[in-house]
Amino acid sequence: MAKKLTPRNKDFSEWYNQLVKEADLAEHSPVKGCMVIKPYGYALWEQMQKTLDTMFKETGHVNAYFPLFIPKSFLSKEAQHVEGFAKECAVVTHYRLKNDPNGKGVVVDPEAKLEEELIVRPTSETIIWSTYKNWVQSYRDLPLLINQWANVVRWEMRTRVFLRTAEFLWQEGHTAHATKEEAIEETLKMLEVYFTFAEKYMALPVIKGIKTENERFAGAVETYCIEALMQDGKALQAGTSHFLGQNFPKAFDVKFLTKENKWEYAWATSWGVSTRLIGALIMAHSDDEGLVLPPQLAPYQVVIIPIHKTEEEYQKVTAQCDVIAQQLKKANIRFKIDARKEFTPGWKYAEYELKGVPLRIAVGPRDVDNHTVEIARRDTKTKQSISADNLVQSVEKLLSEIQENIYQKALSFRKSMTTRVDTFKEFEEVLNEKGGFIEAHWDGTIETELKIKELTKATIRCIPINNALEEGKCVYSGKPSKQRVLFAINY
RNA sequence: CGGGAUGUGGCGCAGCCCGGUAGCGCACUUGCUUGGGGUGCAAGAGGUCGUGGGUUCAAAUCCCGCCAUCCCGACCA
Repeated sequence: MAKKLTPRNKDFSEWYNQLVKEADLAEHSPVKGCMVIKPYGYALWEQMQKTLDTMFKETGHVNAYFPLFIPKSFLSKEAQHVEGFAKECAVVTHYRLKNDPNGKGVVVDPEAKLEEELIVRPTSETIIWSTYKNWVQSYRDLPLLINQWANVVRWEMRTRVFLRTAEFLWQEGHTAHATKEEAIEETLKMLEVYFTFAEKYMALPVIKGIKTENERFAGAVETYCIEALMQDGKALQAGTSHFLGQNFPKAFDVKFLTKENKWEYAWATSWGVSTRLIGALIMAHSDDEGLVLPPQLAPYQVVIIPIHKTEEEYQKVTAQCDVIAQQLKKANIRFKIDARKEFTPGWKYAEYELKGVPLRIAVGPRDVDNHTVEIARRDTKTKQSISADNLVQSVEKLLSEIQENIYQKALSFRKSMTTRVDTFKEFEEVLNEKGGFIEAHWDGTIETELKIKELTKATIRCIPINNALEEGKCVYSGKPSKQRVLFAINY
């Protein structure tokens, strides 16, 4: 154990930053707030993409691609939308450079000024709805169920790798429907997709809920979300699904003729998750030894390490590794053999623990003789010697146990970090001493929400759906309330 | 944009207080050794000390400006 991460309980931010770097996920770029996603980090994103993309297609969506640049005027067509995003837009004003007349590098050519400035998309509602205008004329053209995988830019004041970067990768779904009911159904359907993805694949327990007016997406009628809890007791918004009503269709004049031959505006939704999910994954499961990845998303589910001294042993052991590899390949298990002679087994163990590979199989001369392998779990850090017979079944069983174990661990953590409070004094105490989610009554006004935020920095993460109704009094104002909402300090 | 900190080989840092021309660990190259929990030894390569100015015989070190990054706030996914 040479390389030690700063322990989580000492400095969680420091631990997170070191882990991202040491596990080879990403590094800072020369441009402030931007990151280089390294191959291992990108492989993780690809696993997420692959899974989500399949889920989107199974729910009837198709992929398309819309441009990076948006004419400035588009952004201002929806009033709330522009207000929400105007402060963080990168703007393209020129299209050409030239040699500096003073001989120092290149300068922007003042003669190459754009007639209309272009915004680098912070999100694509405007460019997409301006396009949908041409695609929608009749009820027969609906619904439009389109997703795009893209990068977006939001010029944030303060950035943090994966959690909030100036440029990030995401998917954004943008759908158009003939009726309000159908659009709301779509919004909820995609919320459910995100919920399933978080719980089943990321092993991340999340709360489904509705955002308050204050936290709602700029331009949405209703914002649904999934909220997760990180190991430091802070909440993280993991995905959002918006019912946009007719705001964008009206702003971009997207109308269609109904069966009854009447003009009507389309109904809209949008929904997205981003590379922020990688941050969520890290902060939910990993430990002081390094990453802990859920088997469902790990780039490698298994790493095989041959152990040998002599050349003869090397041949014998790697031959056995190849046999195992064939079996794993046949069973569609993602694996890697690390037969590099330059590194010792101990070094490799530490390396793959840091990288969060769920299972490690070591094969040495003794194993070949005994027809066994040594198999070690990343989540519990336990190892055992098992028979080389039925190895695939053992691996599959262990992988699903790990998936379930880290989910349960995160779930019981969330339970232990969710507190019901009924007085504001308790509210402040819990927040200061424990953190986590706080279930409390709220009078439903934006004034109270803002006041609580000002006093405690906690915000309403969501109004949980499927939440039992319960008469009570607002924790701050004492006014009547019908249900508890979820407060937390968030990322 | 406010508060704090930091900029020194690829990475992490020491040196700065008390000026004398740069060192350590990791990584890298070569050879041997070792190999079931980050082997050990030896040799080697690699640095405009963020940047611009000032003080001085002499600046990584002292003074002033600028820039960048990170952390903590305000803003946000």
